[in-house]
Amino acid sequence: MPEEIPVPPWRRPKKAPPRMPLTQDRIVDTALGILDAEGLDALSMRRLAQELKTGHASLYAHVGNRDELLDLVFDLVLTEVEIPQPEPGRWAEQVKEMCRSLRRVFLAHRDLARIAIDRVPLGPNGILGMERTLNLLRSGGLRDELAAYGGDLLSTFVTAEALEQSSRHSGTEQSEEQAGMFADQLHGYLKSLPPTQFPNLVHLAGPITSLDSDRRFELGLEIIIAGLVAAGAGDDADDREPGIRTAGSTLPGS
Amino acid sequence: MPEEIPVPPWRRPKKAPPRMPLTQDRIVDTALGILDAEGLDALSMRRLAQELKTGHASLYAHVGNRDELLDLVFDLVLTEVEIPQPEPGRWAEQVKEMCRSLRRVFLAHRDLARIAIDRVPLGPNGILGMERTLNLLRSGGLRDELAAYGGDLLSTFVTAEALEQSSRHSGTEQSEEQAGMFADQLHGYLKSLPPTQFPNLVHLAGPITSLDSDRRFELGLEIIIAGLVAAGAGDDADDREPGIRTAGSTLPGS
DNA sequence: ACCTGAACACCGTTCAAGT
DNA sequence: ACCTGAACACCGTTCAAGT
Repeated sequence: MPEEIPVPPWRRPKKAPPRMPLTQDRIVDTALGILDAEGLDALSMRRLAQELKTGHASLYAHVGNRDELLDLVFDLVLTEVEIPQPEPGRWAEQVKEMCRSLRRVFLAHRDLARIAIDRVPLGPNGILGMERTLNLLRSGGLRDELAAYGGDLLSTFVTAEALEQSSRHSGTEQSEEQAGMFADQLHGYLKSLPPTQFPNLVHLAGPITSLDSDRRFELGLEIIIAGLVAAGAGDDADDREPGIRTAGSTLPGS
Repeated sequence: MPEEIPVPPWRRPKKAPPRMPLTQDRIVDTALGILDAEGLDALSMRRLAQELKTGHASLYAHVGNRDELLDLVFDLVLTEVEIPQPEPGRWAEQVKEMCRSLRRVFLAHRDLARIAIDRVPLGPNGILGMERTLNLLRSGGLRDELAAYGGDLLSTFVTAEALEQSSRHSGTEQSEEQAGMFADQLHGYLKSLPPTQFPNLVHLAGPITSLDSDRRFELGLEIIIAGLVAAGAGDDADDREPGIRTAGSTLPGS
């Protein structure tokens, strides 16, 4: 090998240059990839750096720390949530659609619920999601306090339900089968309890163990929405502050 | 020091013998102590062993692994939850009392909500709590499926709310002050958003940030209980299956 | 039977030094 | 300015060896 011969321009690689520069976007994208494929525990700074073919210390030039990285991953994934524009007469159904969309996103990304559960979504996409959620909730006539809290309550519910569902088939693969086996075992255990000491558990062994994730989710959604309506539609109905529901209308000041 | 002189019997320490034998109870008690004083992140097997003046490998003779230890700590603390015996005509109030008691337990033990959030309480005290919860819920006339799921929904709600409250003043001390400062900052931020793009966030900046933890909790409780009543008291009222609500009564078979 | 020391295979974060 | 290697101060779990 006598000398370095320069590579002619048409041979230079267009995509995948020798080393793509490290950016925050590239880090966050790769982190999400590891999360989906291997879960939260596998998403270490070192593993991530290895995937990016760099040293693990280099990451700290772009992300602060691991917790901040998870903030960014969470906010990125929030782009996938669909929040409907309010349509008259479909309030309850649209709230459900929104929650189902959020749930689908959780189930599509392994361990995302674990990331979301103790995080307030204050990134750009989180804020946008909050705005749209409030818009939808208020279109049903919820008074201010209930609209403000209702969004929190609903997203907490969806997150917790997704967390519980994904933690049932923890670690290993085989989602449905494992959940079923666990339910069967639990059913047998509850039925075997002394009925004088645990009459309710013995009696309800069936209902307790037969509720699958979808049914639990829809039931909880029904309950919370009914509760919101019962608590919030009573004292003011539809037309207390006309014209503040859609973007661009005039607002009363602070 | 020429020779070992034996200690006379009346001088031998009655309590705190040279080395109390390592037992599961002692391990779990000590773990709870570390949790309360220093939080979940400080509760490592090594730190725990140090507190017990033993090698960290010794713990594995009594607890399996760290996750199982946390199961045991969680179940231990569940003894502190008070679940009322049903009294006629006080159903909704008693459900609230139960949830408030659970909340107090979470707030009394640092990071307990983080332990509880992804755990099903299947230890002895967890099972007992489930039985009593179902007994109370059914006394209000909830149909089987709703009683079975209602307990889950309520405890998930209490846990998630406690988690959010404790994560607001994360790490460092100063609970109330930090929460207030954070709320003020958030209020300013929301107010500063472009009102044409974020009309609802700007309008609701007040309600969103002024809800303190107690108010949030009571509001959520109200909503869920109202939802349970709306969804479950409709199709069967008080007397469908007489006498199965209290321990000892006859039960229909499986 | 119970406990121990040592080892294995990891972590997140910092920082002086290089290019 | 950006990246790196090396170091610091930790982890949970296993296991052969001791008493």
